[in-house]
Amino acid sequence: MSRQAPTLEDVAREAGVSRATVSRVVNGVRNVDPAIQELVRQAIERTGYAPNRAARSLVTRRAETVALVVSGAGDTSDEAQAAFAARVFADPFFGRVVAGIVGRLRPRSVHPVLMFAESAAARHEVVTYLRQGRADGALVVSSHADDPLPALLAGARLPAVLFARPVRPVPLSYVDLAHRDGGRLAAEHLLARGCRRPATICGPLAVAASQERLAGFRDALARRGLPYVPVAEGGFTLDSGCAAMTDLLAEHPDVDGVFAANDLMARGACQVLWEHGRRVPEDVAVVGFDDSTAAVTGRPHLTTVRQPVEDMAAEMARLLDEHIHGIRTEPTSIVFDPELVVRDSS
Amino acid sequence: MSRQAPTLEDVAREAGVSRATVSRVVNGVRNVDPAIQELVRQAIERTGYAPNRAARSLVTRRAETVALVVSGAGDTSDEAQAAFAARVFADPFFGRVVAGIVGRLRPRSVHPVLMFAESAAARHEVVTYLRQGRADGALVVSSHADDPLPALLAGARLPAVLFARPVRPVPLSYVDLAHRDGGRLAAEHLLARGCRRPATICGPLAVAASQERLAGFRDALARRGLPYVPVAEGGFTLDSGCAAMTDLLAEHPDVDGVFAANDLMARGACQVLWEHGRRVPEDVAVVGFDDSTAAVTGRPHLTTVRQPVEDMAAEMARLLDEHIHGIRTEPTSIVFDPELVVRDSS
DNA sequence: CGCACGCCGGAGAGCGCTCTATCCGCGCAG
DNA sequence: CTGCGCGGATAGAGCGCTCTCCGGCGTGCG
Repeated sequence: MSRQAPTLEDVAREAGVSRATVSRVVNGVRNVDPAIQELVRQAIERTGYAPNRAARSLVTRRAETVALVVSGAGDTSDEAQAAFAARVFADPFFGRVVAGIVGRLRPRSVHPVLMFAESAAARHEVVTYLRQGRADGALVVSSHADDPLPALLAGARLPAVLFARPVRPVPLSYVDLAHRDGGRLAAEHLLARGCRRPATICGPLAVAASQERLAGFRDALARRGLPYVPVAEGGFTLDSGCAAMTDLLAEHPDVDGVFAANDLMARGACQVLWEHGRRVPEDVAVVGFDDSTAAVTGRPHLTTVRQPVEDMAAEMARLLDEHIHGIRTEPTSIVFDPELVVRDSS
Repeated sequence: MSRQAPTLEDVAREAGVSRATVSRVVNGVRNVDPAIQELVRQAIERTGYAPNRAARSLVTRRAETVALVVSGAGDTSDEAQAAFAARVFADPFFGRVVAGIVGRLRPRSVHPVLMFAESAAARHEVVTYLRQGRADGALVVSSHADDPLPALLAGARLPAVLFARPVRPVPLSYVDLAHRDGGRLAAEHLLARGCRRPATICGPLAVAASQERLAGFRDALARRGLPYVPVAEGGFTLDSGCAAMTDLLAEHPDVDGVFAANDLMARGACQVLWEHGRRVPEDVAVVGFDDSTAAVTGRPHLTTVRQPVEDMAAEMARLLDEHIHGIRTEPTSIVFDPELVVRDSS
């Protein structure tokens, strides 16, 4: 920029008042004579004043920014990190998280700083970033169960909220879904539709959510006299869903219902089923999970167990806000209920 | 946090030197006696010092942060904004942009602030954000041709780099792809494979890139004696690709080659083709565009015109860096060349 | 009529850092 | 022995803002 940006001082001089008064009207604090308010407002307009945030942050000790951290486990190389970023966004799930967070943050004019933490160095950088006061807290979405970041954050007493309960207990708030109930919902729906030989494509068993969904599905089936359920493990991707369905079909050609642990895999299953001449839902009913965009992209539209990701993400933002402002001091957990959405695939 | 964070002063006292000396070793500047350097380093270690960024920014007049802005045109309502965010991330394209940017930014320890700007208010907020010094510049990805943000940014003389050339000239640097060459590549490949009745599913004609790809495709065909090419317009989504292919097939059942303006639509085309009993690539050859994850997710793997999005995004970051630091003052354009990637769909 | 109190604006002290100007001590030339 | 240059550390002046005091004035009540 060519000329210096105008400061409070400049505006004050222009309006013929003191710096403090201008600051007061800018921040809408205390009673300032309406006439003077107007005077100041005009001076701001004329000078084109924009308050310097660094200066404000310095005294308020607040960045008015939060970090949105996508973290993994292990210690990925630098090259693999770009791939990690691409992979994360390939899943429609993450877009919904962002949408939910942004939806809550934007009315407050705060914008998230995007950080990826899948190496020890990157995790350390997240902690440093927060300790430097560049962000007031962190919203953490882990892609792996044994992510070390939450413990790091808690250890440094930095405000943070997690998506999903961490495997080892950490004194941090989190939001989660009653995954087990979701699995149950899918099972009951399949049963109600008359399925007698249901199978399931579960998610990676290293992920707690996958285990829970599977357990809920099995439990409900067992309670209704179906002790054995064919299971194929997928990786939450379309291709893994295809592969799992192919295996399932090879071993159990008479399957008449499939519960996939996410919509992407359900899509894969539909494709494979179709290629093998099975009609969905007439011959085989398919139920997905998440109710992501994948559920209504392509045919048939999927019956699925809805996970209110946007609401959950918004709730994370709300919780973090409370922690940052000291309104809430104790870690809290908020568990959302899944909901069955019936469409064309079952 | 319970106790105050340690400051430079604290470290200086601990090390028995002055504040300035500590600052020098922290910033690795000028000659400091190695013995004292070590002393200071230990003091930093002991106190657990992390420099306050607000204070530093205040004097350096630099945030060491850039804004990553996804902008649209028009004036979307607040509710629609969350949907906008979700939609943006639904396209694998954007994940690659983020990956490319993060890949370049992270080695410098800078992390992007994510902003969406699809309403006048949101656009204004982006400008304010930068004017407040919260970010040093903006990386802008527009989803619409007539996005007003670039002009706003240029008008405020804020450093910014665009993805794709803006329709109306704006004195800002940008990176782009030779879309026309991409269309030509697809045409020549289809011709070389022996296609005699090629058709195309173009992108939204409101987007300059769509027009260019289409023009390149047509030109190449015309030059080889094929003046007429059936065209169906899609919206860069899977479903729109399905619809377009359905139309194309209805009017031109003898089509033997399809060029879709992105991979998602190519996928949709493959699906529809398959459902109509046409084999890909035996009966109909399909060529996509982008070489996104969609190209290798699902069968068949798509032949596609590669757009090096990650490299382009990294280049944006590099250009912005140069503008911010005054190394580069004049707007520059960098145009990348597309590349044909032959896989199974043709 | 005097006093206390409430309301509103101003003065000024920092917030934690960088960076310039300065100072100190030492070695060496005059 | 003095003066000078220079490497190396320090002192201190801000950067632009917030916020606590404080003072002045108007008002209501005793």
